[in-house]
Amino acid sequence: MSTPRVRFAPSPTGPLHIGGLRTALYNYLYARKLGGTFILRIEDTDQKRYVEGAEQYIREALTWSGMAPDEGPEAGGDYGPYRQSERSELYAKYTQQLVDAGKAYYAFDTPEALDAARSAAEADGKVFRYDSSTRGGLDNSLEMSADALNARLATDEARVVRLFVQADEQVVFSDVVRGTVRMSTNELDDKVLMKADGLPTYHLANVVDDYEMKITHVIRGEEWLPSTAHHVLLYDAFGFRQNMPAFAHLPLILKPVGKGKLSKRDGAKFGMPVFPMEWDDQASGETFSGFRESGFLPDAVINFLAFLGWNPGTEQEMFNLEELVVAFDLDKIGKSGARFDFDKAKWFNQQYISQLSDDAFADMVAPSVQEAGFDVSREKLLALAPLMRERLNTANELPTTGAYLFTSPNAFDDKQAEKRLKKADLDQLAHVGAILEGVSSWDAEQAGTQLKSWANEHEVKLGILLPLYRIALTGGMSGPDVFELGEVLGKEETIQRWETALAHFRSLQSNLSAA
RNA sequence: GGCCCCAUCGUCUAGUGGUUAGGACAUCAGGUUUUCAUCCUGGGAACAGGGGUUCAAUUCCCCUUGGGGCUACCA
Repeated sequence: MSTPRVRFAPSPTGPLHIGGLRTALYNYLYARKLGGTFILRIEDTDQKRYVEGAEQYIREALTWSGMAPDEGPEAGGDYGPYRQSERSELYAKYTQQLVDAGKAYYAFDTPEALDAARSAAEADGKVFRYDSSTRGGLDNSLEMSADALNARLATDEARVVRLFVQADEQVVFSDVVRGTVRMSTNELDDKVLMKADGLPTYHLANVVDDYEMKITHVIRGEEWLPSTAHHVLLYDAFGFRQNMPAFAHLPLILKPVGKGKLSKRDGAKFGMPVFPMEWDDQASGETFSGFRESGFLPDAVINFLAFLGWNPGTEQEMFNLEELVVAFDLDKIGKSGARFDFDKAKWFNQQYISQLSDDAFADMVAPSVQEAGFDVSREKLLALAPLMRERLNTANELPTTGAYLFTSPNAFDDKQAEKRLKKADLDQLAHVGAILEGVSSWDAEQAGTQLKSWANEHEVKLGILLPLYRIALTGGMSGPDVFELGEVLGKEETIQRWETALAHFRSLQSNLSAA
């Protein structure tokens, strides 16, 4: 068997969403695993829905995730062009072939006429379908003389080409993840193959291109399962059945809570990104957040996505792209829809951030720190890496929950402070500044041992001193080890923060005793 | 409505005709020799319901229920 050729075939109607990225991923993994070819094909046959910049976005998203295609509009290849809008003659040729063979026909019904037919059927409690039961009464070439047809085709009257679906037949195909799927042709309509604008519909273009590009495996979302029957019929009509690719329909990604599949507005609704990268929607003026801008590492997003609908069958969960390639297997893909769990995505990200080198950590964190308005040196970011790398879910948290790393706290957690101040002797704690001042070589080790031994000598409870010291440095109760933090902050800054806090503590304590 | 697909902890899932039904996220409780978002240990938590088949069903079959998708001159 030859090596697989798989394609990711998005439509440039907007940003690639996370479900699409997962489809791309599974295609990519399958190709890589078997030494095959990963192809990007742009399905831009709908002029009305075409969105400027979407194709660019798709390519950038693939690059960001580490899945650059082997063939595609930009990568080139022997089976191009890779944009369907540039392959029109091909579709026209194949359509003609079908018409000549009597497997497709012209239809002149106007959209209004079809709408009317739909309303009429609805009023009757039925659903209109353009098929063997209705096509006889509609305006198509089926029972038209050659002369009459040619006369109409010679005008500029709008027409489409429809697939002629034979009644009372069974379409049977096998799907790698679902097994055998059967459908009666009585359920299938005479799908439009060629639209009035001269461009093909998805169904035609998809089948023609998969054949022409020698695609061996179609790995796509489950929303395509029902129309696969039409595609099989098309392969038959063309006589391509022996070359028909294998199908693998992926389970859909569902909303975190509630009903339905994940949609682009769920991002704002649930406070999480649904797109790999940020996207400004020109039409609506909305901005959709992206994983990249939210401080996620591509490896983490990929790892998370890989596990939404697939798992290796072992207990290992951490897989980078290369490891996924080795472990991936089409028949370990699940059948049921998977809810998008943002907590798990954050956990993966935290795991990956904790593995970053100091340099990579600084790189990752720099943009959000700068955006937050902090002017921080590279040296400081590098110094922060060992302290913070295991404590972040996303890079963006650093300047927000860790603002104290860059600037003195502008408020203190008074509640936590008061708990300690009830039993604190501030006159005694006033010596802390001098102790810190006396630390000759300023590092976590020295500052820590000297402060602790001073406390022990003077019977100052560490359970009181340390929390207050922490509050002085960070404003609250969380953060890295206080002495490590002090080291990064520097001696001067640390002492200054302590003195500022001490003054605040004094007023807190006097209020406390007054009350 | 019709058709297709699906159904194990709250979530992602492993798994088998006979198992203490396993792991991860989340959650809760402890611990890391008195600071900490990390880390460690532990707890609670699931086979949708009803019929079959079988010595035995979470596992195989059917039905019900529930969920998802499709039903456009969109993909």
